Amino acid sequence: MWPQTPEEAVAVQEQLRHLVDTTGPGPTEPQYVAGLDVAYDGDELAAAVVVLHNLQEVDRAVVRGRTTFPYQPGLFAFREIPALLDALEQLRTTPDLLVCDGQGLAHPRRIGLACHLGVLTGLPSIGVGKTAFVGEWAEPGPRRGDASDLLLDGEIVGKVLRTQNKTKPVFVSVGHRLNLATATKHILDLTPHYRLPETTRAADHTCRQALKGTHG
DNA sequence: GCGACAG
DNA sequence: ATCTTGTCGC
Repeated sequence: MWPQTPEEAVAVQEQLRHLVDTTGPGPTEPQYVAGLDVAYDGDELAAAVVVLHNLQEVDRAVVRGRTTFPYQPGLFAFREIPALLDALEQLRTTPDLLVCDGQGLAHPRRIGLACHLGVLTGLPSIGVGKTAFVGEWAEPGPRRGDASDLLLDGEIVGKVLRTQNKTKPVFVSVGHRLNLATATKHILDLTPHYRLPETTRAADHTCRQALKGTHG
């Protein structure tokens, strides 16, 4: 069953938050890293999962659908997860790591999209947000690799990471089955040229194109 | 009470 | 998320 109201959704989060695993180091050298993203046109949507191996695409899945849940800060996952799970099921490859568009532990109840998707799939996951959602932080240094802690109620819930020299930092937080240090390392490995991970760029491009495919 | 608020 | 091309700068 899937929650139909904000109250039910929050109740689901309160249950799932206890299942999030942030202890182990996680995969040291993930071979198949998946990027996930969803594009919208009104209530039409296209969800894409693209799997990269050595930064090269080796598998992909795209599904079209309609929105079921409105966007609400804190409940973002309920809007995107159904379509993303559909797409994940269609992959012929099982990813070692999921890189999500949005936050993981950097969430009011410590269960952002990345945590939620990680728990539902059982796969290690990382959240990479383009903008902040919660927490306080100091401006990280100007160079690629510079980072500062993202604090929420005195807890480190993420890292504000500069992935390229002199560009806006991204907000990295653990999703599931790995720690923040490992997550940060992986995101740096996935950003050799641009501000956003190659996985995110590939998924974004893919779902955006799929949305136009059966439209304008 | 008021504002802020992933995508 | 989305509205939106060319353009300034390294």
